[in-house]
Amino acid sequence: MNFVEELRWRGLLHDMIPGTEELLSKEKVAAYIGFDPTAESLHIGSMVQIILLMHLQRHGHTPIALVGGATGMIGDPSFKSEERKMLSEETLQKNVAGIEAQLRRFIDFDKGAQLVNNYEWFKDFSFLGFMREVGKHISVNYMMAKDSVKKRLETGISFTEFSYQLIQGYDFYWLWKHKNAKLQLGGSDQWGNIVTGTELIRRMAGGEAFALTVPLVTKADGSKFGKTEQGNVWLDGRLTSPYQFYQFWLNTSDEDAEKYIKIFTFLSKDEIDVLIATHQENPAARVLQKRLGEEITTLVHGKSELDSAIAASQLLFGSGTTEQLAALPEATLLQIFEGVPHYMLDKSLLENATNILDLLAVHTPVFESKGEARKMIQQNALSLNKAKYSDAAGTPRTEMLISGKYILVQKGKKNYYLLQFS
RNA sequence: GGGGAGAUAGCCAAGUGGCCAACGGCAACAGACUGUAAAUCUGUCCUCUUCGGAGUUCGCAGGUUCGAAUCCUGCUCUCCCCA
Repeated sequence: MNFVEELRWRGLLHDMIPGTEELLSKEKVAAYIGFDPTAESLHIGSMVQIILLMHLQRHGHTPIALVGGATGMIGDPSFKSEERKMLSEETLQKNVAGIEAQLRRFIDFDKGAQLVNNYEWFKDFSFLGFMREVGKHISVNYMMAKDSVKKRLETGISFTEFSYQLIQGYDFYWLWKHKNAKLQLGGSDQWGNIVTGTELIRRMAGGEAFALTVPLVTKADGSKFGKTEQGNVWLDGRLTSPYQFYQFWLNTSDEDAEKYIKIFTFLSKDEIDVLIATHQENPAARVLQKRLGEEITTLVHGKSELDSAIAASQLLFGSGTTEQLAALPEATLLQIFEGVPHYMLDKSLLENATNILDLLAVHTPVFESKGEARKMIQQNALSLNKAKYSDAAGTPRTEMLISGKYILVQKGKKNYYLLQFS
């Protein structure tokens, strides 16, 4: 199975410039994808692009990952409804460094693959030089006709953002010329920018270049992929803990899971067919979600982080009991609850405590007020150390402490807090 | 410039002197059920509370009244029609 066929059955193919498939089947191609340094870490929306590069490498082609040190200074207006806030150069540098480090985890940059930053070729390119060398080849009429900027022509777009497609287009030209990159990959929203690049290559050098885009990952219920109530799901474990990351995938709907397992894992078609059939026989077992979560958490965070994420999940949601919790070594406990809010309290608070409400509402942010705490407890929403606690007038005791230090507080099903007394 | 309509809790929206912390819907949160799902049902949903209550709200500032989201005066803002 070749690269394009692979993408096709996985649902990873949105559009190609005619001739792209032929090119890829007759020679080994260098292809690039750009990553925007809008934050210090990539989030799972970028995972599709990363996986695309990995597939490319697996099929013997040469991936080039471009980090947009220069384009990040401009801001991509594609399908955005408003002008973007500019990032400071300092932030940008930090973001570029963070993203480069992450990309190295997924792509082996020793085997011909390359990591580039377009700031390299833009930093010494003068404004007048750019105007004369690049701008002259593309008409404003052509640029305005793009769907990606149409909306903005009504509401307003700065010259800076409008020129973005030329900058990105020049990237493609530069990589085509210096790195023999004949193909640019990207999300479907990048089609307009990519095609400006192929056009620029044709007009500046009479060369031929190609484009391949992947579809936007969507959710069956229409909400935006990659977001939770807590915000973006990041690849950086410090921003989204491996536990939260694993949970995100585990909570995928049945319908989406069938789609995502093809996109986000490297499992073979046969394996996936079996998994889907098994899942449909017994959806409650959630074999798809579990496998999806295992595969991608391993890819992003590694096997040992996955194991503790699974251990934490089982303890928190599954059969976890007070006894099991109490039996955990302290180090394991802390590891499992790494992603859970931690509060340090003075031990005397617990020794002198007369009222559970007072402890949780006044001394910790678990509850906003005593009234709220009382209502929640009356509704049976509070658990301490995995056991329901329903006595609003109860007194907390030092015997509750796990490892002599901790109390695990649970508000509702999913909100955990770890109180540490010392 | 002239005429008209409106501003109520996170959002939509009812209420036109006391029965109003304010109908109803959405969102949110919790419980039951379940698969850590969906759907459904139940509860909570201005703030605090010793659960008895207490305090602060209906664009803003005054006023009338025993009593105002509701009546009066002024101001601010939004929308519509005509020029």
